[in-house]
Amino acid sequence: MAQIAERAGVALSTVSYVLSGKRSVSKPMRDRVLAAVEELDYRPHGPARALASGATHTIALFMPSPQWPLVPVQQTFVAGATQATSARDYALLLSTAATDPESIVRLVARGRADGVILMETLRDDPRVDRLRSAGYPFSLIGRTADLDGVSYVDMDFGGAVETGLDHLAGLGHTCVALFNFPPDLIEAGYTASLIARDVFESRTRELGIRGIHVPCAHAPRDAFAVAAGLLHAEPECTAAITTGWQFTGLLSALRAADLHVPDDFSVVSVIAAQFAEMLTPSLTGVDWPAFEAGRMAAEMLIDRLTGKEQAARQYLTPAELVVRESTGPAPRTRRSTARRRRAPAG
Amino acid sequence: MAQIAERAGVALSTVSYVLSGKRSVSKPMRDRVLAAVEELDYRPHGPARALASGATHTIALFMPSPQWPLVPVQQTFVAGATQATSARDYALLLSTAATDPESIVRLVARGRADGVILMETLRDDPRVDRLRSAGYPFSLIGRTADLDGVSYVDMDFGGAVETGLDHLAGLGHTCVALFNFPPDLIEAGYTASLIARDVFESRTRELGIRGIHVPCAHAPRDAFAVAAGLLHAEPECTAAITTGWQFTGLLSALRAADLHVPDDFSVVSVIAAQFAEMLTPSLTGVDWPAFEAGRMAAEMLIDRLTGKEQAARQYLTPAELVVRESTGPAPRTRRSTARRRRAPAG
DNA sequence: AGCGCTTCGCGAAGCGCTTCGACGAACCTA
DNA sequence: TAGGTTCGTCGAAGCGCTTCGCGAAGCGCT
Repeated sequence: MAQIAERAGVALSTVSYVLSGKRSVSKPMRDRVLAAVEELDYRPHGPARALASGATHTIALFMPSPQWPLVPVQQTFVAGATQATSARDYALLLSTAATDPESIVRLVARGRADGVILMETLRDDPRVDRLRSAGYPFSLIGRTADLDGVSYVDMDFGGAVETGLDHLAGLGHTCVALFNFPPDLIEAGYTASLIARDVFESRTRELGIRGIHVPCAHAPRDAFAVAAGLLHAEPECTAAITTGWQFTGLLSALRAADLHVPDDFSVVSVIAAQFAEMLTPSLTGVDWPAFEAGRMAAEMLIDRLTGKEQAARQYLTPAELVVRESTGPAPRTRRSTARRRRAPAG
Repeated sequence: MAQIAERAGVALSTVSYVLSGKRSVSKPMRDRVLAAVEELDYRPHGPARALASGATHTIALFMPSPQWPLVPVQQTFVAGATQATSARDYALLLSTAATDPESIVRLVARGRADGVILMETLRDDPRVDRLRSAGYPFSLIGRTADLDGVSYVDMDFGGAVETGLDHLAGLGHTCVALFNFPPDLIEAGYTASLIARDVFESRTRELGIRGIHVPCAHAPRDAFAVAAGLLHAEPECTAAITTGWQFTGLLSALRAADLHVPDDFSVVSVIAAQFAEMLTPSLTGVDWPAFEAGRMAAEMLIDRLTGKEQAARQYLTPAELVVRESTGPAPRTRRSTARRRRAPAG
């Protein structure tokens, strides 16, 4: 920068003002500076800029450490956030999730990021409280109980469960299971899981059907065990809703029990449309546009940082059920004995 | 930091040396400093440190902009890299891919990162040349032609295609298609796609079977069109290998043509085991442990940066074929007319 | 001509840290 | 006891940028 000033014959500060545009500079001077910048292939030094100005032009995203390395929704948030961040000429700092609020605050306090995106939000989330009390900007993928002044984007899990139940009840199912998020998340107070559970319980009551609440890990092996147990213990259960990827284990368990989807058992899932369409049979369900959600969370935060938007922005993805091949009329009674449709594989 | 020095009654520089450990400090002094650090809840300022020392303790990862927002492999690299980076107390900066080498170099030149991880590597990759000439540390997920001094981790796509072909030939298939990466990637010189193509051509020749090379996008809709075209044009083709997620479209097309897997058509894929097992029928294929790959790429780079490892480390994931339900003996002749197994859905 | 006003350029003081060289004190060796 | 080491500590000079405040010049107005 000093070189540029020298070459252009201006003061160091003038170069800075040309580059930042924070004060007006006369055209001839500006042109000389810009020419020098070009010739010397100058690149501003990020840390120096951050040190002097106090803003890093960077946001941080905390990713829950993957129990099952392939929960695609969360990874898709990241992809969406990355795209939005790059598009706005910001940088995205990615960390594995710290449940500890301090380590999140520390990241901003250390001047590594201007704001934070949180995911896997709890109903009463200490991280949110801490960020709020520290006055650090943040946005959420998910929700807390107290949403005052909080920017967030979330799936309407309540609506999803509701439309799913209505659809199944309409098909005549009278006993439906909810494969909710894993037990540890529910216990921790993960908002989506609590909403799903509450709505599930109230809606089944309203519809006058039986609801079985089944907390269940996403990993196929775990989900298989849970599902197999359920199918054995609850012969009248003829349908299930899954809040996420628990359907993999469920489908395996159904296959193992030689139950056919949708003739013997119906499945509704909250899952990205791309995956729902990929399976055989394709899954009836509510689309969770995670890429968009990640994008929006990043944009909300950056808008706030740049002062473009003062107020909190809140967005709930509407729950629209797409009926595909995995749901059908309730069977008279679920077959519990094996009835072969085809020679068993392998 | 000045406050700490004052409180502990030592010089500013002494505080720095206590914190960095780069010079020895007597125990009483050190204790006083550490106590002050604790009391004042001091947190070093990243950018200031980076400015003074020249190292940011950060690595950057360039993620190809997702054509189809849900190519899970690439997202899984990111997850793996994130975990390894956090575990080593480094930060991960995520950007959407710049094909332009300059913008990559700029990121390091601007002092935002100490090193770079590249993915979607081309056989002659200008980004690699540029990074090498600039002397910036990097590691690759993928390979270039010239691997001298380059740290990388990659899947053995050649071996995968080979074992896949051998398996299919052993089952009696005499005409096999390769659903390779999309045409634009092949044209750009994406290494994996070139290796897959070359090995496919030479191995089919050696086995004395017919090979049909089909470049194909991952997006289900595109892949469907390509697959449907192939099935129509090539009635003797009874099996296919896909290098990635093209199988989604392929399976749809097979279903649409009422061809049964594996009775009428066999499918082999390179895909994470978790997904392969999830489908009906489960997919025979070679596992691509992308999480591990991302982890390793990050570790290689960080080891290099910290001086732990001077030499380049290179790792090729071995191609081991797992036979599942999607491959079977070649049919006498592929049925081209619809033969119903079940009432058509919808 | 003189007034206040805005516009534009300059110098200098940091931002919070690292690191070099210097200096005193304590420790050896002869 | 003098000379040479080593150890522990300090002060100060940056790292590359932003930004404040000052002053010089130019403007329209009375």
